[in-house]
Amino acid sequence: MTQRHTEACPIAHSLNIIGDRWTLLIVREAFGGISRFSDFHKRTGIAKNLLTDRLALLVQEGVFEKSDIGERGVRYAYHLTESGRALLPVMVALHMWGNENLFGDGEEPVLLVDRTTGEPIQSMAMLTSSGASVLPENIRRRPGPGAPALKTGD
Amino acid sequence: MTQRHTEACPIAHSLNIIGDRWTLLIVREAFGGISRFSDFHKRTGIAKNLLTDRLALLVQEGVFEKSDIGERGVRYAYHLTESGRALLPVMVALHMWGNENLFGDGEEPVLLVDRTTGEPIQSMAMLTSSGASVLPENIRRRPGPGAPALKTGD
DNA sequence: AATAGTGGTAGCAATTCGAAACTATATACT
DNA sequence: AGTATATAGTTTCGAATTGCTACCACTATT
Repeated sequence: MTQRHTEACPIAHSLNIIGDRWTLLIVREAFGGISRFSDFHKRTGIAKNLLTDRLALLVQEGVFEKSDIGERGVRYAYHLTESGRALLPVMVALHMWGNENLFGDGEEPVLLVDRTTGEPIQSMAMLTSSGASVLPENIRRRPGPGAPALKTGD
Repeated sequence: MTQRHTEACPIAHSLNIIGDRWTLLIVREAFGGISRFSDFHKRTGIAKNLLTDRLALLVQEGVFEKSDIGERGVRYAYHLTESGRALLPVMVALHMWGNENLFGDGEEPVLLVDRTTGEPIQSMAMLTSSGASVLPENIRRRPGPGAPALKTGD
């Protein structure tokens, strides 16, 4: 895995980790309870050498943790870390986008529902710390505390 | 662009379109108001042949629309469609994940804020049609109306 | 001892990427 | 008219990545 994007942008950095054709499918399976190498392999169809590479990167980046479960020979389990579980909104957003924009109403192969009520998830909202919901058109990017200093000729 | 994932899963299908190292950077720029080929090229650093391919796919998939702006020679503008703008939650989720999990508190290079109040976006919530917020642990995947029929030996 | 399952490596062909050079069209400048 | 500049690509080609298939080491089962 060669690092690609070096800009100071969280999206670019995120893409260095999950920006490929397979990684989010692995994560999807992990959210579904899959934790074993061979199960990821079977359920996603990813080649084993790629799965090896991807899992190693994801472990290195703290998305998964690999544990040796001392069962019958060499056996490991890959579980999402806190950081990995924090990818849930990304997965949900992607899922909903796919349903709405690639399949369309009545054609969704998989729905997301509230386990407790059975109601389908319908939208995502962006909230400030005060709990206020922010409209898409009011979202703005702003330099953060870790923004690279502007070249000033210091 | 060869189609890769064929499973009946909205995430897999989404990844066929935006699951690569560059596409979401192009989309990011588009949200920032960029619409020209050369500007996407300059701002993201993507190779021109790849940019050509990606934009063509994105136009084909209805994420962008290409319009001929009759200005000084060959000039086109690529604008997000409704479907493209619907990627905003994906972008926001990815942005926030990167900030929290790859940079950390106080190191964020770019923050998302509410333009009207200046307050930072802090979280995303998943809502049902009734407006109820669903906790991450209560989200469940369920076969939808477009789910492929189970093999029944019909 | 032979067979099967897990978690990988190794080798290799095919595909894709990345950088640079080149093309085509139109405008602006001298 | 000739030259320079800008946009929006296309082409070329070497390098890197991907996708198979085969193989390996370890353990348990038959």
